[in-house]
Amino acid sequence: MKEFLRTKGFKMTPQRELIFRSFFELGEHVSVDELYDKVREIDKSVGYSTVWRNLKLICKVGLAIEVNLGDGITRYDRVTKIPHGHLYCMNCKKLEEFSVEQIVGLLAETAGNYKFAPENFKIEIQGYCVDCKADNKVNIDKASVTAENVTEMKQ
Amino acid sequence: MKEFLRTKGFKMTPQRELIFRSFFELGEHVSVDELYDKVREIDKSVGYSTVWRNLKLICKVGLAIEVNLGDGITRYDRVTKIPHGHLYCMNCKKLEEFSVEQIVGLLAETAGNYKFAPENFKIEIQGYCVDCKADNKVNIDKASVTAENVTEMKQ
DNA sequence: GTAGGTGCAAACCGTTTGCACACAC
DNA sequence: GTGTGTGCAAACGGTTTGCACCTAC
Repeated sequence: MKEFLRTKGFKMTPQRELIFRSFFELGEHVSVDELYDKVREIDKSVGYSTVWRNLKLICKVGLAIEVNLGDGITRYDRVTKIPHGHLYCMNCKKLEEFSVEQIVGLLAETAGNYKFAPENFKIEIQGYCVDCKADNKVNIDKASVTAENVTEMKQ
Repeated sequence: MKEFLRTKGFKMTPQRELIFRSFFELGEHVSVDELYDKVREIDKSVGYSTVWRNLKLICKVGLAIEVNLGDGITRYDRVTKIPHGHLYCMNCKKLEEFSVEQIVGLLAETAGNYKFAPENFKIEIQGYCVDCKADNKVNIDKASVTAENVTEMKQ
């Protein structure tokens, strides 16, 4: 690990090691605050910006990517061989994963058609999970909007 | 349009009409600032928060959805019959669209398997476009990371 | 010794809100 | 008249940065 960072031109420090280790111990979709809390459990002296900067570094060296669910909190996903999509419940904020092998294949093909060099794929389904839907907790006051409505409205 | 809003319990005002109209005149991926500027071209008296609140309203009534490319700026896409994905160049920030009919079919199926009620699908490919790739403008200092590296690093 | 790393506090910036006034209905 | 909408300015919260000190190499 130390070697790995060295080859990228970064030094290893106790804080950095602790932060990296904590990050990989936490599951998926880690937020800065979660990581900060976990790090502070072990070493209260580590600063918030250090955690932040190292989380960015983890992304920079390609070990994680940012995940943005639109709720204002940036999460970080470990990069693994297996890409996955997210099911995001807009009510309870729960996050489930699903595999996207087939889809990624299609997307890679699409990117190729555009001569685009893909670095990563984001596949998210926003909606409501079984529980929230069943509990009728959801306040869906959406319009039944169609393309016709929109066109009509543009007049 | 006025009718449409009335049925949702909202009033029509000159500002609101101007904002809605401007939004639909602008293309895709409209940011608050872009919309604000466009609105102010016509009426300097409209406030920023009014634009903001109405943009939220447009989403609330189902005429647009938020698009988050991870660059800190929230954009808004008109809802149309045809869903589309985004090719986002991490270098020049250019955004291209591609059709995703086939993929959405797969995603809807997936959601069904999870008994999940999808509201919208986000499909994004981040990477580098032809131009940026060709110009070699891109400063890619990413690691060649594999799942093995990650595992190894967790020790 | 030197360049990069850390911790703190303050700045930043997109987003949200409280409030007083205005206006659609 | 009433309740929603507006405009302003200030608050908020996640993110970033300047700076002085520290430490890996």
